Amino acid sequence: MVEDESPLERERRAKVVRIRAAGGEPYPWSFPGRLPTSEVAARAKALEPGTHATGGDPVAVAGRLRTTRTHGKTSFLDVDDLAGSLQLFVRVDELGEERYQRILADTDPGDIVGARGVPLLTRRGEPSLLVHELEILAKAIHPPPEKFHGLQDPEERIRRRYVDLLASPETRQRFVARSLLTRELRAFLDGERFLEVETAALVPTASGAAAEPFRTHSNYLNGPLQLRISLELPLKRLLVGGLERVYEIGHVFRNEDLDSIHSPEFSELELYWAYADYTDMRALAERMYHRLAQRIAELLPESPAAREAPERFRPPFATVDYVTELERRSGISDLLSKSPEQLRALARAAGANVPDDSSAGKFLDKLFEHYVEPTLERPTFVLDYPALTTPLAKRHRSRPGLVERFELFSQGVELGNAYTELNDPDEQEERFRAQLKGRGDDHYAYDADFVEALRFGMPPASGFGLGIDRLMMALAGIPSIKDVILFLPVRPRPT
RNA sequence: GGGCCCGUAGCUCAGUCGGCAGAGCAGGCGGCUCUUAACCGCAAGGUCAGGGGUUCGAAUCCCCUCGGGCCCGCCA
Repeated sequence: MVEDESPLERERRAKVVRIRAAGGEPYPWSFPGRLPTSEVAARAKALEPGTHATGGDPVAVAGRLRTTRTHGKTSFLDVDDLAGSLQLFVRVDELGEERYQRILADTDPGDIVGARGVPLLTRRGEPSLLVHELEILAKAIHPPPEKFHGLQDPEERIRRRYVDLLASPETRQRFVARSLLTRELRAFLDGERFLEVETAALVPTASGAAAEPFRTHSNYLNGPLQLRISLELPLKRLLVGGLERVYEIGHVFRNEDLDSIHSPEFSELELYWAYADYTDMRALAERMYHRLAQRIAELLPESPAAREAPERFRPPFATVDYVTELERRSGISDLLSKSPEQLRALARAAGANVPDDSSAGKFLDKLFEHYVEPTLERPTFVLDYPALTTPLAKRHRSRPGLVERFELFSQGVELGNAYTELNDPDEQEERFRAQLKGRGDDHYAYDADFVEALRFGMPPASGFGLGIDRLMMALAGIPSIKDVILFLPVRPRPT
């Protein structure tokens, strides 16, 4: 392994040896009492330029050394932590010749260091720490990416996200923002008296959506299991059980390709609300998106898209009717009276590559994707889908052939999906059976135990599902899902 | 799965018509007590993704393989 190292890495290993030989420890156990760099910078800014704090206790910062500027007997070292960055002012006058030279000789960009000293504002007005002591907290053997351009190679940014993170404050802030956005989402739902639950990711048969599952094997069961493709059916069982308002945030898995808006493993939120319908849910969704938009604007003030999010997601959102809008955009009339063969021909004419044995619902979806979705630029609710497309939603109370469903689109991308939930067990059983007859690749797996659960009585309810990754993309204006997921599936690196 | 493009030093990138493998950053040595992409000087650093072919000669042209990006197709 040592043979594979670059000259730079050999040089750094030599420093490790040298530090130990001098009685030092390049990987110490702790560094107590540090403050965020932002805190020390704030104290420094309160000083007159060219002065440092006098009296009072010394302060400490710790973080990754980014760069060193040496001017003979004075040096400037920039240290990054999660809060920001601070310049360390290192001077032979404070440290003595021997310690000063040793610090410069032993440290490299990329090292984790800790420094103690007093706040100082330079003559040029740069907040700094006048260093009394500096120690290496973790010696880096690999050099960090180039200090100005950072890590540019898109492959390396995904394979070694930690390097992307350590080299790029923007990447760090993006993922911090995502985490805090999810926290805000939980706070909102908790405030609405929803109960967070966790259901099984390993299931006998993945259902609740039309997608190819990952398949695995259980030694305990001595039989096959699948990874869930949706959270829907377990959560509705909890409504049967009386939990009334539940939500889950978790990963679902779909054995499909990765592209700029799809990942095989992604984060989903689903919530289920007893005694409410999809109109109630639409109002809740609007309030939720608006609150999250306000939060992202606070979290990413440098991002123009994030700053505009509160205005963009200000209720009420635009609405269009599914069938009306599809007929208007496509020029096709009487869509709901078309035969599956006619719909297939229309879908093919619109450029969709669909197998012959797909369901009529699939053909309709393809038409909608082609004619309507690209036009949905502003956040827009699409209302009342054909029943053919949606086997788990309740039939519309007044519009035959339709179900009570909405989806939210923004910039042509689907952000969320909600129904008034189907709770008639006999109708659910019939819809599952109709799915199986389609025999295409787009059916929902029959879940007999779920039908059994409905026979115990599920209260009228509405459910809503959305992808957390796409939520983050839409609010923060990030075009690729690869930039909002920390660790993506990657092929093994060739040896 | 199909098409197009990319892979050169640890990192960011040049490399023309096929003719000695280049720069900046980082690292080494020397200089510099308020710099901030610090600066100045010297020396060092390469499996040009991997394999094969054409050629007097290949980073450069051709073929194959691996990895990646974008677009299209598919799940959201």
